[in-house]
Amino acid sequence: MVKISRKVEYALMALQHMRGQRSGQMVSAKDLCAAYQVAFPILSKVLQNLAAAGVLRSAQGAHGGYQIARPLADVTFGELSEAVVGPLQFSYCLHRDRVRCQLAECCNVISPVVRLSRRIEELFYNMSLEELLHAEEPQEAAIRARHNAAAPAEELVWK
Amino acid sequence: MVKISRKVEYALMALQHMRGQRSGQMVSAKDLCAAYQVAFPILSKVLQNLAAAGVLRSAQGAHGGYQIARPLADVTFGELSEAVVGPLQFSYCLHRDRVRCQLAECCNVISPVVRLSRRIEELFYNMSLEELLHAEEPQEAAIRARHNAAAPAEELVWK
DNA sequence: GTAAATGCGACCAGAAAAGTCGTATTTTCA
DNA sequence: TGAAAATACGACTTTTCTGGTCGCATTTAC
Repeated sequence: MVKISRKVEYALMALQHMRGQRSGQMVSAKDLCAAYQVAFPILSKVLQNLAAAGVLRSAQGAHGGYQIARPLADVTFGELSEAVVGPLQFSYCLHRDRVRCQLAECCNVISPVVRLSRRIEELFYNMSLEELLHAEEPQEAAIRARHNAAAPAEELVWK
Repeated sequence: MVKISRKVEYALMALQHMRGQRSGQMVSAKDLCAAYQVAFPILSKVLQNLAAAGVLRSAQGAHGGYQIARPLADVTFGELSEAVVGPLQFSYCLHRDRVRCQLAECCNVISPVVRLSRRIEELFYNMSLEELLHAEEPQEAAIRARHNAAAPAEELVWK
């Protein structure tokens, strides 16, 4: 199953939030946690990863925090994903360091797997965060409304 | 990290193999296991999944086995993936049954996540298996040769 | 009726992801 | 200069998921 890591969702959430700030405004991890109900240490780590990748700029100390470092139109989803969950690694037999895979002599799928990986890579590295986070369209607003109103808090199930 | 499931690789391997058979020829799971060094029960399950999805046709009993049921040009990678590892489910907050996600009231990323999911879905459901498995191009042949000759069996590391 | 094949469900183990904890460092400001 | 507020970072634990195993039932050819 191909699943978007929860960390990636957190990263998108944080960036979506900061996109709405007036420029120059720092946002602290603590504020984000309070706003979005995410545990501090995990969000913190995600933000640090984004800062290390140059997507965010960070400032330590009182009144510190994070802000967007470059235009989101110049940052691809691939970069974000790489920053937050490590290098894309689609297949067991495409490791960077080329450890030989189990199937070595009999493998007949390396080419298709490479082809597939390229396609996904292309998609990820051609999709800018701006494109992904831009103002939502009407039918998306409806989806979000439905999502946000889904159930009373007592029934909250996270599975 | 986005990773292609090993089961999907096995499925591609099996289909690549059957593609080379003369039409009407049945291939047994046992034969495939012998040819590609995959454990019988797991490959067996993958083949059953493909049969259930109508990608393969199966025949029980002696001289039974599997064969390709429809032209691979008509089968998408999305279908294969769905058959073998279950429905695409990119995000925690997009469950089919709409269990409310943790972030309900404060979620600000459902739209971007939906957008992203759509993009991946599109890619998967627009890529036919024929396209993926067709005869390899020269530079791919080189990659495969390198792959297959990578290391002596003693050093085999699978990690 | 036996051997060779698929069909199917329950179970186990190991790896990866998610989350937690603790501490160091930096910076502002009173 | 000290306290408070923030990031930085690494080690650890827990949970979830995937891959893999086992066992047995069913079907079919000969």
